[in-house]
Amino acid sequence: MSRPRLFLIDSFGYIFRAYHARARSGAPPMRTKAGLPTEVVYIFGSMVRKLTSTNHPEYVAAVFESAGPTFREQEFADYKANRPEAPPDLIEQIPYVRRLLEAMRIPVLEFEGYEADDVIGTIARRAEKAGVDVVIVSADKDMMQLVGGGVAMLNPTKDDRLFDAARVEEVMGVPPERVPDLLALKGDAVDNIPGAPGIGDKGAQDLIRRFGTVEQALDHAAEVERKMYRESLQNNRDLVLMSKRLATIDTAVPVEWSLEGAAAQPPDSDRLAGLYRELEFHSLLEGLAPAVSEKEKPRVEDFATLDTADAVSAYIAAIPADALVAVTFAAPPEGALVGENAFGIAWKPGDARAVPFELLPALRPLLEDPKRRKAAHNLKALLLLCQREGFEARGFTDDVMLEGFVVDADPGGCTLEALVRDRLENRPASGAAAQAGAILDLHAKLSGEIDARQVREVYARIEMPLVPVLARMERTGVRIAPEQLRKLSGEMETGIDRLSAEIYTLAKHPFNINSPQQLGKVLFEEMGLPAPARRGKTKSVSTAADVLEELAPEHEIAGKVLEYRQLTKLKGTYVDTLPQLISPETGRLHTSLNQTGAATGRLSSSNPNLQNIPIRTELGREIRAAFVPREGWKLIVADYSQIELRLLAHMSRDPVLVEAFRNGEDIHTRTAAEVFGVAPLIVTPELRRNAKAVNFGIVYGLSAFGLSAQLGIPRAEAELYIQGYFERYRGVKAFIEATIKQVRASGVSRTLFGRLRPIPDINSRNPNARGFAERTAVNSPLQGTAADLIKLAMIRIDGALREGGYRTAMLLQVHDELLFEAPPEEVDRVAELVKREMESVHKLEVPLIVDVGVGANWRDAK
DNA sequence: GAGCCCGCGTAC
DNA sequence: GACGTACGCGGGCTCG
Repeated sequence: MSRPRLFLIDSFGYIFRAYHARARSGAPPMRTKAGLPTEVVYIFGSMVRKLTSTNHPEYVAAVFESAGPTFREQEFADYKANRPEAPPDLIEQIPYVRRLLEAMRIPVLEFEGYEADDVIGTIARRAEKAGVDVVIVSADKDMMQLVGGGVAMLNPTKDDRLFDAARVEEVMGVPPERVPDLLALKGDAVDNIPGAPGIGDKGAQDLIRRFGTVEQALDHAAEVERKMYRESLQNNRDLVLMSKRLATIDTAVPVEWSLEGAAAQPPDSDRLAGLYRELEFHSLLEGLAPAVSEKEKPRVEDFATLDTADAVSAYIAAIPADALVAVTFAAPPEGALVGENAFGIAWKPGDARAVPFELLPALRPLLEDPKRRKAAHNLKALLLLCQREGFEARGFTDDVMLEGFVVDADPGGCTLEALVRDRLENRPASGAAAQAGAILDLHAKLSGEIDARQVREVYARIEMPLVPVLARMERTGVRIAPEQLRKLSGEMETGIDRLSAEIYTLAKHPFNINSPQQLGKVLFEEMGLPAPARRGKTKSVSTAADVLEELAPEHEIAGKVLEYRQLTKLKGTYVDTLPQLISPETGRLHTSLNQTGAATGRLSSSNPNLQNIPIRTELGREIRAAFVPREGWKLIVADYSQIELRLLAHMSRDPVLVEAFRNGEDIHTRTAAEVFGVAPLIVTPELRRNAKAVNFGIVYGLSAFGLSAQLGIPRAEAELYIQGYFERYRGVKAFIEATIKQVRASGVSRTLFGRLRPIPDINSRNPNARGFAERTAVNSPLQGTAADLIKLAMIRIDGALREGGYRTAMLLQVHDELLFEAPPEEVDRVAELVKREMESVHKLEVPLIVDVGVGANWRDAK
């Protein structure tokens, strides 16, 4: 028989979190008509209600913090000194939280002079002894020290998995009983536990795992290799010991408490209803039995839940065959717990239904039917969900997220929330059914906007057909060789340790090299090196790479910091991170390819970002070499050569540029020859490099300042280069001027396929803003057309591969490059197919050239 | 603890 | 401020 369970709720933790969640969200605070703030009561109440209704504990209590001084404050005057008074609109709500708990018949535990942590710790231990299993409901990691035996922890706002000792160790890196030791070293900013300066998360974990306790670590400090850690331990003995006392939860405070008082009871419905009415929680009022009058819930039948498979089937059967059906899969509304996910469907205004996730099989006939027109918001996510559930969704003709994106190219403006806010007067759309209704209404509006703004081609020919292609790429993922990266990681660690030691010696003391602030102080104040004029937004002195490069001849520390930066950057961002992101299901890395991530129409990649895998340095290429095909297969890389400059040639019709590309010349050499007035054969690498920077600059919206910074040359010299360029490339100059003029008149830029990007600042009186807008106006059509072209090519290649029954998979897109994985017998045919499709994707004034490479890894394929 | 900004550094 | 487009890291600050 399982033991009865006591749930102990760390109430203030959740009260503060609820307050901040709302305060930070920027949403208007939830208030009654009379102005009483209520969101904390609502969110906390929802959490507790869900907690008790899903877990049905035999015992439950809500622990509150007491007001008076506690032993920690006597021990350490600064303890929690960094917590100012709670804001008034939070304090105002606390009595209502108490009344809510009373109405729910959940006892409140509060003892003068004792903190909630210690009360929870004490009661947990007593209850455990009395034969009760304890679940501490808290988001505070300090509490993890209490886990073990009959005590577990749960944070229902995150997930509904219990923390047992094993999961604590997984999350914290040490077993529960070592959590105070861990905190004593790494410190805790919230509770102002000082910790050991210079020792962070990782260091604390390593030291505790090695020595067991802080006391042991202090006694054996001399054995610690890392100088920073060793000295910190040796110099801060008392501080660390006090930190441990502060971090240790007292499990034996003298409070009076009895288990019987916490026995779970049904709520007092009358009092609850009264309170809900007072706080104007109408939706919660509906959930109370007996049901309230119809008048108080005017639209409830419009957004009902279909809660049986038969009801779902019947509802679908009644939808006219030619109707457009909005479908959504909605996460729970804010403040609710996980596990409430549901589908929403809607086909006529004001009428929508929620379908619990478990009833997906009943929805499947609708989702799979290619003849039933459907719309979604973020279709790719829905396709992936259906794929995971084992079927392919068909018949989705519209995605309001993409509709929103092609209408104003604003990455932040096409979330469902933003679309509803901007186009549906911010009408509530929090539940699944309401979301489906919103999608339907949004589509009606956005479809008109698409025609009015003449972006139908981009939407229908490019963005919509790309969705299933991206879904397949994401699901396929890419293979990496984690053991190669782990080996690399070890070597880099050694290098980092060596470099930090050398840097500390040169600086004469340890400091955090990763902190530009501390580094600036060491270099420019303590060591007296010449400080750069450049300052950032915080007015601190820049320690950026170009500054350090200039400093390198001056002092060897600069070079070492640069090397340290390279190692820590690559290690932290790629070498150590990527292996952790390998999916346990597929053994591969699955990025998200975001279609609305970049205002120009480029894709973006996240979680992880696979569009910025290193290539420029030797070490970076080692990382690229860890991207490999499946066993026995090959990687194929196909990249457009100079696509943006070719587009510049096409759009400007500049005769020199067009001729160079038609003749297949090296474009940077030709530019050098033109600008510096020499024959191409005598262009030096140096001149070619400068010309390359000019060419890049043209595409980015050149300025003398930018070019001088890029090349490290005086502004006047950069000015001469630019002048020289525009004298030889008159067509480019005219194109730039005409483009800016046109954007000034229309307020938008356009790509070759009509993709639009509003550039409102083009007529700004602020010269900075206007300059920025002008550069954007020149760059966007080039970058955006390149994005259009490669997207079209992806759609065609995907179609050709599927039609031809190939096993080859498209894996990644990196702006001008596509990566494929092919079985050996397909490699040659696919390489040819891909090159042909990419080069012929659209006819231009100059040829499009694609370089194709094949290899056993991403580095060698390029 | 979590969110945000910043400085910085990868990519194209 | 300072040539375009992204994403993500660690530091540092912020909230209560």
